Amino acid sequence: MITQDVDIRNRYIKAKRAIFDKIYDHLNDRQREAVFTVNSPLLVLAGAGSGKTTVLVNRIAFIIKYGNAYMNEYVPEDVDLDEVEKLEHALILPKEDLESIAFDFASNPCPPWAVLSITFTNKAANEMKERLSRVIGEQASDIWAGTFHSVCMRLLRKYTAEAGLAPGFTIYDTDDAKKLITNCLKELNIDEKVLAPRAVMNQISRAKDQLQTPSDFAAEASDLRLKQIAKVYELYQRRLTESNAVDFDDIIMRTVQMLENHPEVRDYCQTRFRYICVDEYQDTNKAQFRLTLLLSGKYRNLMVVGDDDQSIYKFRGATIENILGFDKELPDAKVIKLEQNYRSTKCILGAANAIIRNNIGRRGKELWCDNPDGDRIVVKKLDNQNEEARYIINKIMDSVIREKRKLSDFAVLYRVNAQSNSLEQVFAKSGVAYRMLGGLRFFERKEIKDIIAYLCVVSNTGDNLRLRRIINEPKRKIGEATVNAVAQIAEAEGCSMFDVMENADKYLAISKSASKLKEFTYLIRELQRIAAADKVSKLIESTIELTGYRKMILLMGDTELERLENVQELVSNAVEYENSHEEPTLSNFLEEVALVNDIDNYDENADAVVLMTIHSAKGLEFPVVFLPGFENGLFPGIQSQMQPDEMEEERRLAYVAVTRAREKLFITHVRERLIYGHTSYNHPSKFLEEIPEEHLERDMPKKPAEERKPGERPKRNVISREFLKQSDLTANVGRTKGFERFNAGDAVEHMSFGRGEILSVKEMGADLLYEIAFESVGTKKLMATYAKLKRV
DNA sequence: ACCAGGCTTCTTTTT
DNA sequence: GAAGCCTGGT
Repeated sequence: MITQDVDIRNRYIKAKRAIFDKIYDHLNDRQREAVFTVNSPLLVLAGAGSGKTTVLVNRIAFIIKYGNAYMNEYVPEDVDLDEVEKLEHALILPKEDLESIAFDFASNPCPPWAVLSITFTNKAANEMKERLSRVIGEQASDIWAGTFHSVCMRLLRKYTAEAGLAPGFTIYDTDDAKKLITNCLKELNIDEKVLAPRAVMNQISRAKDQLQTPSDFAAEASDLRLKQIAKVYELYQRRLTESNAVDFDDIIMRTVQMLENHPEVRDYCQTRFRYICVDEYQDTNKAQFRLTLLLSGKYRNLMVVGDDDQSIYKFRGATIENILGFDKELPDAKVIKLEQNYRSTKCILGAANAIIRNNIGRRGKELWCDNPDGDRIVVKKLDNQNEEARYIINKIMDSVIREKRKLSDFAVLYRVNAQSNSLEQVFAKSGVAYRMLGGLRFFERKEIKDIIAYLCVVSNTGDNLRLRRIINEPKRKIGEATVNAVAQIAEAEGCSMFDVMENADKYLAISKSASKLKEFTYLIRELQRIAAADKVSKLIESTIELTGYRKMILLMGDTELERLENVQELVSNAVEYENSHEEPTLSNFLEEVALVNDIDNYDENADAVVLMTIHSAKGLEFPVVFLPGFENGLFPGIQSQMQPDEMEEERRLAYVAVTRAREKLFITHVRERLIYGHTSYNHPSKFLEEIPEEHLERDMPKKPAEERKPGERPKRNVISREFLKQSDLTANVGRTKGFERFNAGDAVEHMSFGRGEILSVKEMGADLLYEIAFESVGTKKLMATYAKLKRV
């Protein structure tokens, strides 16, 4: 049988596809097309809120279940009219039945371990795994899902020698890297005022993003400044290697180099990964693009998802070229645009579109939606940042009471962390439960970094930088001069500083401090014995004790006790790590510490308003969003105003900010703002002018005439008056119903802080300020209007 | 070697 | 405004 009836063939294929279309009818046409396109490079341009994670999850599940079942035109030879008609009639069956029929179409389905899914945060990776396991069950755990860095670390740990590293190598974070660069500058006798360490670090980091080695960089260095940076880069890289350490950029760059230089490793990886998906593609850099090309080199099943309009990490080396030029590099790539937004109201989307339209360097995309028009965006001008914060809290409480919203429905997104201070203070006073992300991060606290540094030296005595950090912390009377002498000897002998210290009495230059230096090495050796015999958590406790760190903190006085708590928290972290990992080792723990950050494990379920920068809000959504500080000079920032491409990045950031909101958006700006120690008088953001007036509602104070006599100054306590006036609050907590007045000594209960005792009461305008000692959270000052206290 | 007080510096920062 | 870094004195 050579010629099958063409009609039957076509009907068979059509029926098959109709069945898949129905199974995936919860997706729109474009989304479905992306799910079914599995055998070629694929670029998905996914606008904000267009369901890109849904597409990623469904596509991976589809690949594992059905392989290339949709696109292929295979028709079994024995198909006859009867069978085709059966398929055509099957369409009326429920989805579950269709799915079992669909398994017969499966064509070369992919085992889960051959799928690699790369995201930008650990949080996104976990979310991805969770959603996948809901669709395909426990198979999901075999999928490689992680960040660029975690995936590369897995490869580097496996092919350590090929990557030119020694086992147990450590990761330097940005802070470590900056310190090392400072050391290098000193060593090269370059004045820090001429070349700022920070700038050098950025430049080196950008070079690594572009896969430039120190010699590449030197070859291209045209002026004196670049030539000097090239020298620093070279020395910096040498120091890293000597310490058997990598920085964040090295993790990617070294993986790329390893894959390029070792065909056998490359072949293994290329054969292993049949399907590769990359999320947030607009924020990848050249090295990462190169990496994905290398890994997908054999099957070329590379799918990238991104939105050029949401690229906001250019300053970190992300290049929009990756997304703009993807189909140039891979000419057979299919490009699919997802332009239907499922997240926001028409009004919010209209504003977002209006803003982003002003950018020139875009791929061109216009989001639309079927959602309701929604409320207009509320724009409010306040007098200063404290009033701005109070206004936000008022609006939140108002909405909680009137619309029965949860506190976790609200997000306050700001441009710079410096704005967070005043916001936090007002929130803390108000008693409204809030959570702030991205302030001082746990692993960036000094005491935590110190203990980690001890662990790093225990794990890798070659780690000179960490050794320098802790050699005299707590004080051991080992001064800078001695440390530098040790470093010089180590350099001359070609060994580590630790090695020199162990044989300190052999070197004349440091003989005076020999006993102190050796004592330190005994301490590390002792900790190594503990590390070999016991769990990580036990090692940390021993470290705190034996190094004298605990004693040191206790001697610093009561104000520093928090440090001890933090250090204890690190022990808890380690216990948690031991419980959740099958093979808990010290070096794996250290890797996790270096690669995981606070935002990854913040508790989403807590009912609290969330405060964070717009950058960290990327990928998140909230029913109600507040955008304080929409002012020229702050957003867009003062330094972007002159440079068009910086301005475009700011505009993309504004676009990201606006599109985080599902239902309601509040934009505020103030007359005078105290920031960085200076008061500035900013005009409303130019981005605000770009939003058509039809989408906006100016929130003007509606003042009945009798409220304020001419010439009378407005009362200081603007919040509670405005608050009481504009909301139905009076019925709930307002004075008319006489919310109970408490006195010092009363025992009370607060909705989020629990039980406490009133310490003092102070009149504040129309309101009362209570100072309350809570049993669990300590003493706080709360305004009576917000505190919602109950007598107990 | 250590400490205290004065100086600068300050975008954003998934890793 | 606050943190971190350098400098100079002990």
